[in-house]
This record gives sequence, C-alpha cells and structure tokens, in this order.
Amino acid sequence: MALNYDEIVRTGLSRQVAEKIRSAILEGRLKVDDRLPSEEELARRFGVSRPTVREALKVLAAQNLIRSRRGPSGGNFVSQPDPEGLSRAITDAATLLVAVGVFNVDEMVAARLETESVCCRLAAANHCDADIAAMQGEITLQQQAGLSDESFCASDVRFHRALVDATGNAPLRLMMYSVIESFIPITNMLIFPHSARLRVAKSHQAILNAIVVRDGEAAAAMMHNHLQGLSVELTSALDRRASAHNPIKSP
Amino acid sequence: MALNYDEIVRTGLSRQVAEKIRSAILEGRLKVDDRLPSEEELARRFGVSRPTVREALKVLAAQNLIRSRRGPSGGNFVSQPDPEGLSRAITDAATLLVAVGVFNVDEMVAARLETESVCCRLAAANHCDADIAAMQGEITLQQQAGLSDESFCASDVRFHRALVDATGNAPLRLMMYSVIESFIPITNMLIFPHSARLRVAKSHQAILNAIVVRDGEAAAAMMHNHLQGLSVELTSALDRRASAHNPIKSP
DNA sequence: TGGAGATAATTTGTCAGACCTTTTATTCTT
DNA sequence: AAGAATAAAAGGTCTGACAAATTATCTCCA
Repeated sequence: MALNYDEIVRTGLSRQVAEKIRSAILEGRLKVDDRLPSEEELARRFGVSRPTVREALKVLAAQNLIRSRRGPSGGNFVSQPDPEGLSRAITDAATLLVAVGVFNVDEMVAARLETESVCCRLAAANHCDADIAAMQGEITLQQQAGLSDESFCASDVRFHRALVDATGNAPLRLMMYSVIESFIPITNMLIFPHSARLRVAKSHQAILNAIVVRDGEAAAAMMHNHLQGLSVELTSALDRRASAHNPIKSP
Repeated sequence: MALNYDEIVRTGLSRQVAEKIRSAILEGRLKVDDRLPSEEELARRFGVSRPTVREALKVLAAQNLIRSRRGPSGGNFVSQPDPEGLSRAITDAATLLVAVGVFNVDEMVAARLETESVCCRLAAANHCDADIAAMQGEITLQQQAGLSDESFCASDVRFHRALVDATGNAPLRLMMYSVIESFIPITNMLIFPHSARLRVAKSHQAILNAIVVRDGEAAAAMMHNHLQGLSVELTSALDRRASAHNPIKSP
C-alpha cells in the first residue's frame, strides 16, 4: 500500500484549534455575535482537553476576534471587528518598534510629514464644525502658561488626532493613529524642553486657519514647515544628547 | 480604622499576569532575547497556577512579544519586535474589517489614492535600481496573455508593494502594507473580470516611467488617474452587482 | 584523546478532574 | 405581581501528573 506521508502535524494542538476557529470566523461560518460551543464541548469535539481549548481561545481573544462572558447564556462569542481596538493594538506594537529603535528619526519625520500633509488636504475639503472646534480647543490649551510637559504633549497628540478625524476617512484614520500616537511622543519628549511651545501653537493655529477656509494646499505647506522645523530641532537635540551623555541609558 | 477601599481587583488573574509581564517588557526591565523564568517559577512567584501563567504567556505570544522553545536552555523569551510580523497582523485584521464592511468603498479609494500618491513622490526621490526592476517585472508579467485572475491580482499587489518599498521608508511601509493587502483585493476582484487588464498595466508603466526619471509629481498625478479610473469602474460594478443579485451573499 | 551514541535532566505541551465565581433563569414567598 | 432566595450553566482557576522535545552530560569504543 501507498503510505500517506503528509498530514504529520508539527504545530501544537492549541495552535491548531485556534487556527480552526479563526478560519471559521474569517470564512464567515461563524458570524458576528455567534456563540461558540462551550469550552467543554469544544474540547470534546476537537478531542483535546479543556486547558488546551482555553489557550486557543485566549489567543483569539487577544486578537479581538472573540470575547467571553460567564454564566448561563454566557460563553465565547464572535466579536464585531472594530477599528478602535485594532488601532490600539497597532499603536502599542508600533510604540514598541519605535522604542526599540528599528525606525530612524529621519524616516519617521518624513512619514509624518507626508501623511499629515495628505490629512491637511482632506481635512480642508471634508471638515465639519465639530472638528474645527476640537482642534481650536487644543490650540488654546497649548497656549496656557502653567501646562506640564506631559499635558502639552498629550494635547499635541490630540490636535493631530483631531486633524485626522477631520478628514472624515475611517481607513485613513486607522492608518494614521498608529503614526501619531507612537511617533509623536518620542519626538516631542526631546524637543519641548528646549524650544518654545508658543511656536508650536502658532503653527497649529496657522494650519487650522488654512483648513477652516478650505485651503488644503496652504495647510499642507504649513504642516510641512511645522514638521520640518521640528525635525531640525529634534536632530540637534539628539546630537547634543548623544555627545553629552553616555550612549547607554542612565538609571 | 480607615478601610482600604481600593485594591479590589476585578480583572482575571491570567490577564493581570500578562499585563505584568507585558509592562516589564515595555519598560525595558526585560530586554530582547531575555529568558523569562520557567512557567513553574512564574506560577510560584505570582502565586497562581501554571495553567493561568500559560494562558497569560499565550496572549503575549499571540502579540509577538514572546516566543517559546522546549527543552533545557528552552523557555519563554522576549522576542525582537519586527515590522514584518506587525504588518502581517495588521493586514489580517484590516482584511477582516474590510470584509465585514465597516469601511465604505469611497473612503477606501480616497485613502489609497492619497497615500499612494505620497509614495509616488517619495519613490521618485529615493528609489534604487532594484526597486525599478521589481516594478518593471510585475508590469511585464501583467501584460502576459494567459494569466489567471488570481495571478494578475497578486501581481498587482506586488507592484504596489514594490512602489512602497521604493520609498525606502520603513514606517511608511508599515502603514501602507495594510492598506495595500487588505484594500486592493476587494477592489480588484470585482473589477478585473469587467475591464481590460492592459489598461492597468499601461497605467502602471506610466507611473513607473515617471518615477524612473524622478518626476514625483507626474507619477502622483498618474496614480491619481489610475485609481480614479478604477474607482469609477468599481462603483458601477458594485451597482450592477447590487441590482442584479440579492443583497445576501449566495452560497 | 576524541568522537559518536546513549542517557538523564529540564522545560514546554497536554491531560484529567475537581472546585470556585459569576451570571442568569427559575421558583418560591409575601 | 413584585421581590427575594435558589439552582444551574458557563467561564475561571487549581492540583498533580504525564508526554514530548531538546539539550547537556556521560559513557564507551576507537
């Protein structure tokens, strides 16, 4: 007889179980808010133990594909894919990438510069009143005197997020949030102790004004200036830091 | 005596354990390729059982924060954050979002249009010979006669990926891959049965030619035309489909 | 002395069954 | 009929054990 040489499975059981459930969800055999069988029954059907099933379910839960509730009428449910959750996950991962230094500063500045210019153009075309109000609110906050470094930086992030929101484009928002939340902090933390915040607020105001009158090109150009100016200060600050301190982070 | 009202913890044990380890990694107390204590020891130190620890570790492994190996000198190790892995994860999640319809077509086209125009400009400025060769190779492939729909679509994806690669910007690449891989298929699958592929290949060639001579604006303009043309065909194809078939997907 | 193979030890992977906690449905009481 | 007690269902956790993989070590022979 001919032997069956394939089918030897090297991946772990919990991985296989997770993959089976995952593909059932992705292929639509399990729809949103469907309830999967109870863990005990899954264990029986797959022929594995309940801890193994649970490890698989935990993986899927970590990827926001399912959620679980206790009690009768509880169980594991296919959860609605939501951009917010994905956005958070991307931000966390991207922040780690930035922190570990896989991206260099020039790249990051260039990416921000180009993509945010795009946002300026779209925001000029599509913004509504609430978007403008949100951005203006952040600018006035940034002009206040006794603001802590953290608060200022947070407000800066919110301004740029509001700008992205003003584009009214959900996919673009998904793409941008990761950049904004993970790239901005590392640039700002270095810069703001060394430079006047008012200049930043002024740039923001200029950008906003251009958006209000729906002049996308002008807004993009000012965003260009804004970020390029930051870039210069950033690199000089990094140079100072590199030459003054030892390269290894001090406690 | 004053009661201590806080400190009642509502989140599950495995979640807490995962969070503790996670933050240890994020804050640098555990560095890349460090080995965590064995599961048994983690269980002892955290005062929980080993299955609980394992569920926590599985979650972290699902997020590519750790990897595990068996045997002595095995264990759970902090893994190097890599853009590729994150890119894959984003693509998977974004594909699901698109499939479930949380983004509408106009948004997706607009996002692609704007961001890929940016890529055109940067690619024109920064490309190297290998990038050009990769793109040219895909175009010649797309001009071949007996290409299956799947192969053509895959080549289209590769062309746009090569375009992003040509920007030489890693963070931008991270952002774009998700758009390209998750947004392109849904548009192409509908369109290419209905329109000539040669026109697509021609557009690609025009874009490439502009990039080769480092004319970023021209390349961006042609990308604009290319995608806008696709958009028109796409909406009409979707309209036909919506009116002809029943709205619910057929088996 | 050196190399190849057997062996032991270590660590993750899996299992079985039990008990705890939360949540809901039901039933009982007033 | 309203509200409180109760039972049941499901996820969450624990214990202890064994299986499988992988490496370090030891042994034996050349």
